[in-house]
Amino acid sequence: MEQTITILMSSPLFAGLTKEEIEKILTCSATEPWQYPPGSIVLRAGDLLTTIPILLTGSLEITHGDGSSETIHPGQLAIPANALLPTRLTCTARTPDGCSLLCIDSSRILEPCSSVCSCHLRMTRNLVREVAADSVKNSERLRHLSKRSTREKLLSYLTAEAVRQCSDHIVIPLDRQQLADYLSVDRSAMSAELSRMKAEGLIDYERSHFTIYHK
Amino acid sequence: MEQTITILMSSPLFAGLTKEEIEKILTCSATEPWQYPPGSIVLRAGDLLTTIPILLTGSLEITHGDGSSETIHPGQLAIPANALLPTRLTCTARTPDGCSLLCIDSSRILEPCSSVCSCHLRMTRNLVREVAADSVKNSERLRHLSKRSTREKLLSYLTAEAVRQCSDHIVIPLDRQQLADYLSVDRSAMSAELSRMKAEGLIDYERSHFTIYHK
DNA sequence: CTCCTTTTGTTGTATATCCAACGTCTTTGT
DNA sequence: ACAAAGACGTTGGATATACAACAAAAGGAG
Repeated sequence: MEQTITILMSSPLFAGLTKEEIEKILTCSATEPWQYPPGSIVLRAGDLLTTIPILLTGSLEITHGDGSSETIHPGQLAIPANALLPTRLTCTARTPDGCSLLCIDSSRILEPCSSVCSCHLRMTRNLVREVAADSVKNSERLRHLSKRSTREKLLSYLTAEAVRQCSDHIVIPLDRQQLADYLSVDRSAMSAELSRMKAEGLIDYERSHFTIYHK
Repeated sequence: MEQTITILMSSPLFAGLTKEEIEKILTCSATEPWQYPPGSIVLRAGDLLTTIPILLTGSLEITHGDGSSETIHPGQLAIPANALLPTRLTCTARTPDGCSLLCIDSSRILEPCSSVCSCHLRMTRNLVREVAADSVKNSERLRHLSKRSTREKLLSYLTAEAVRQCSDHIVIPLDRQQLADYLSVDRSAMSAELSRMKAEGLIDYERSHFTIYHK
């Protein structure tokens, strides 16, 4: 229990809450952590979630129908947005090396009245904020990826970053490979495109420092 | 007021609420609708939202930094996810022909205690559900778009649809042009790719009916 | 039925992207 | 200072995609 709380304190879901408050929430609406042996399936596509699963120890591998997968680390929610929705899962979660999972009753999250205490509400706010932030990030990347050409994707990203940083001279937080992955293009092709854009006077750059010359 | 409520009843944000309950919410946490003349800027990039803006009449054009834009219709939230986050807007909203906007104090949405009545909570749940559903849809499309080739995008979409419909024979709700737009590829190129996939025995289809032959 | 519109499939060409391989320049560690 | 590793840029060839233009099929209105 003590250990569980220590892990949860570093989770964004419980940001701003004291140990005592977390403990109160746990006794109020969570079950004991569940242990899963190595290689076991934790969540199955088609399942209907009634709890919010939080990874305490070990790791989780989320696999989607198309074969793509991502790894979840301790403190993270297994499925952020699905936790707030009564929809069926479209992905499967497997733990390669075993894990323990804390499940918080999701009916307690947005339900009214009696069980609502102030620390409970703060967790709810954290969760909602998490999901909303995720949504904003996703829709931004979506706008970049929906561009057809590498050049358009780059300009879309760079101008978004310029808006965020309130300047036409920006410093990007990604190296070339990360940027290429983020925009879903080939690194070398992207590098080449950047050169062309620089040659044409559209932009200038040096490592992670970029300047955008609008039109 | 009466008119406002009629419009709101068709909004997903107020689903499941009676006229009386909506009225209660409005008097409790909304200001009078604001009118905007044709051509005026309603929201500006860099603004910090403190209210949830709902479009009552007219139309809103949301323009992003990259030049892309979308149109909002009456009853819809202007900026779903941003309403739940204290982040600065990265888009601008302009009304081409004028509009009226209802602004609900967002501090009332997730704040604790006194002002929380049961109908209030239902609106909050609706909003959160809206944002979460949006997030799920976005991250699904993102998985498709992050595939490099048209073929992979198609397979990613079709298998996701197969999981959703629990069958390898599926009916898709999009025509070819809509599907191409959704996957951000050229329609004719996509059509050609579909033919090749059919010729290679990967899939079969007839109009909107598809069958997937795994591997 | 015919005409018209819309949707879907096909083809050819110019162009863009991927991919692999290599060279240069930083950075890091010893 | 040196070697090793990593990041970045460049090039060329195979392939895929966009784009435009057209053909075929389906659906609707008269």
